[in-house]
Amino acid sequence: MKVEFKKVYNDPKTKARLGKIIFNGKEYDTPMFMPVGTAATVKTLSPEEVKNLGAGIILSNTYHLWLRPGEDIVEKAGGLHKFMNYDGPILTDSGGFQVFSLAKPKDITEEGVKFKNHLNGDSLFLTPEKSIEIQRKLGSDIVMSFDECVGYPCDEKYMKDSVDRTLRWAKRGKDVFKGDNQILFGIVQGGYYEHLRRYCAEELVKMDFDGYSIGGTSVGEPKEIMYEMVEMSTKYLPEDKIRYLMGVGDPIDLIENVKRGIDIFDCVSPTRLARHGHAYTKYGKINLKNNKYKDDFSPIEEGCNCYTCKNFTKAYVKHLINAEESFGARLLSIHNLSYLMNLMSEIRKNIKSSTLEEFRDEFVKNYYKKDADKNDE
RNA sequence: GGAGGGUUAGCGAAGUGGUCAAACGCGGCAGACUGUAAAUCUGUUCCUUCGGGUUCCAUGGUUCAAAUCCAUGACCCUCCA
Repeated sequence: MKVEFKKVYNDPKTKARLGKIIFNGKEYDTPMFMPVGTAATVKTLSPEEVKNLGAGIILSNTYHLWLRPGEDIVEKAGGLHKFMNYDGPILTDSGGFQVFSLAKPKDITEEGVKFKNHLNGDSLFLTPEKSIEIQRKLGSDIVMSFDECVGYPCDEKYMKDSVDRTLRWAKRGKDVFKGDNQILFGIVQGGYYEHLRRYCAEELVKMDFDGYSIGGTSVGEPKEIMYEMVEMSTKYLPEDKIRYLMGVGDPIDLIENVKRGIDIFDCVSPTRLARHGHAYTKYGKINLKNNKYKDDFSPIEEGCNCYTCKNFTKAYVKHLINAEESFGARLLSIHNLSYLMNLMSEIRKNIKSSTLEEFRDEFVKNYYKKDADKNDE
């Protein structure tokens, strides 16, 4: 079975949309946040936990699984779904982000990208065709084109060349993509150049992908600029296809970009921040490592229905994090993912009731509220 | 009783005349993290009114200058009786 997308509603006041992703006889609502499980696991959590938190699609990574255990092993296991025992939809990133995070400019050529295996130093070469082939063997449901994710800022000349390369790579990938049980997304790049974003989007649309991602955001640019980059991209994308904003998951960014017409998001933040002792709350992010929580026996978030908040106190979670007990990272991962899942659910409700702007204002007001003011509630 | 070795910041441990308020590690306190080389990385960690002040077991001494050299004492460790 293939992933299908149905757009079901347009917010008359903003560009926000409601939709459904249908997979394996189940429907998942969009806008949606996708937890990241780079190495075929959402770090510290079992697939059951991830599902119970309300997750639909989860992410995995071509580059990481290519290196270890190797796509052939995953294929032999019967594909990622069986290998990791997750029956919801799985999206694989192409390795394009690793071009940004691991490769040096000189390693990028027309043919592909040279990587140094971060595990053992081996020289590796990834091409658009190879990326698609690996993703086929992994058996993910949504496949990403191999692109070049470019940092910010970037000069126009480099960006233009890079967009052209990303487009040629997209075409090469599409040419070898079989699509029997998978769908393929193109990725809009172009940095902070409207004409390049437009050009990239329009060229990809001509190639007719199953969905479109927006890449090259959350690479160090100010938030306002990210929002503009998203606007520069969504404008030129078809209404009836999924729009995926890659790597964005800060709570406020989720709201802002849903308003700009994004359907799905992914981000490592909830799980990485969790491992580093941070928790999302209505009043912003808190750092459980802070000494002030050592004897705070209240839950991370009053009224939160997650397993962590229903059963444990800040002081306990703080102790686990300080003692480097892995259960602490698990408890915070549960809370943070639950928080984002709830946020997406609230966002969907507010799209339905045409109150997304008001919801955003109220959310932002609370999120940036200073400690001192919280007691006045 | 004899012979050696030792005592440095919260802890461990470098330093053996000036460049030492004293490397480094741990612990502590903060910060960062956005398609995960990330249970990682960064800053800070004697006091201070930021001018400076007071430190390297204690006391006394040598020296322009001492954590560093000398004397005495205290405590710890090893070996020999």
